[in-house]
Amino acid sequence: MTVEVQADEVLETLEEALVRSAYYVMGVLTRIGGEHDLSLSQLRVLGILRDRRLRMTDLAAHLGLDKSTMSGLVERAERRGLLARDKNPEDGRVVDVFATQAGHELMERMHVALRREMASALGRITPEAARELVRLLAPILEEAGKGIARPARGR
Amino acid sequence: MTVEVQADEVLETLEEALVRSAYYVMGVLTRIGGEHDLSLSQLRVLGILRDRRLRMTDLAAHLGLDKSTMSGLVERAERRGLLARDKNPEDGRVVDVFATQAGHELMERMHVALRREMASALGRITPEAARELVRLLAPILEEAGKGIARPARGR
DNA sequence: TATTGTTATACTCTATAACTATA
DNA sequence: TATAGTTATAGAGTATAACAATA
Repeated sequence: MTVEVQADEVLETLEEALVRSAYYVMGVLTRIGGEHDLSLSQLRVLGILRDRRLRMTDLAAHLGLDKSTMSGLVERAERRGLLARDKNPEDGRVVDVFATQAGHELMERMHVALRREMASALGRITPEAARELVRLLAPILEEAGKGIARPARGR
Repeated sequence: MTVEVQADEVLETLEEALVRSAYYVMGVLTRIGGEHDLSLSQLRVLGILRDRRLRMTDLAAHLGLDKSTMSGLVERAERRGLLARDKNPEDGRVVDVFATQAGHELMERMHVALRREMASALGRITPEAARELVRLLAPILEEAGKGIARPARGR
């Protein structure tokens, strides 16, 4: 009983630690994205398309957004020359999206900036602790990778 | 030399793990917030005001948002009866913001929902691992708590 | 003069509903 | 009929600039 209460408390603490670190990371991403006029969503789209080409629907599913939202996001990124659209040759309804050379280059710059920005926080961690953290975060990330997010109802 | 390269690689891996877990947590927060018509920003405002009362400027600083953005956020939450504004008696320019009873109750429901939603991910972690995770995340959270976020330039 | 907050404006982000084109 | 995507619409979230009130 006492053990369960303690276990509950430590989970509570962990939950708060994860939420706070998430806000921290999002803050960093928002800032470095903002320096290059990229919103969190645009940043994420570019990140997802770093190593693949996806149709609109799959992209929307990955982001947990409606396909109409996706159209706007891609449209604005395309206008800036970061993404491009191609009609899928096998299914006339499908539109494939992929990052352009400029998109890849911008993403690379974002990545470098992220490393730099997080250095002060991560620099204080020993390689052993980092390895341990990665190991302990694995089950959470596994859960994260499971269901592809779906858009929330209403507003 | 070899050791440094390895250290660099593990930091790279940790960075990716942190970013991915941040996206996961934000996804969960977005979903449970959305179920009660609360955006991430509204959720965060309510969370910050859970145990304190802040003036508009300080609230904006905590969130890393412009004060004009804050006005709109608070205005909408106030219209829903979740927050309230009071003129500060000591400085006529200042407006203090605080959560109403309804705001506190909604926040409590959000908290319960968050526990439930994250249970499947956190449930797979032993109490020992959870304690260790909290300990390892501490230096990052310390960094997070340092500078209060400021709004990004431009758009 | 400087600080605090609001308002006007212009975009981006978002979902819903209605639509077009393809299967 | 069903699926993929776009467009029209409405509203939230965001920053900049201009403003009013207070210090």
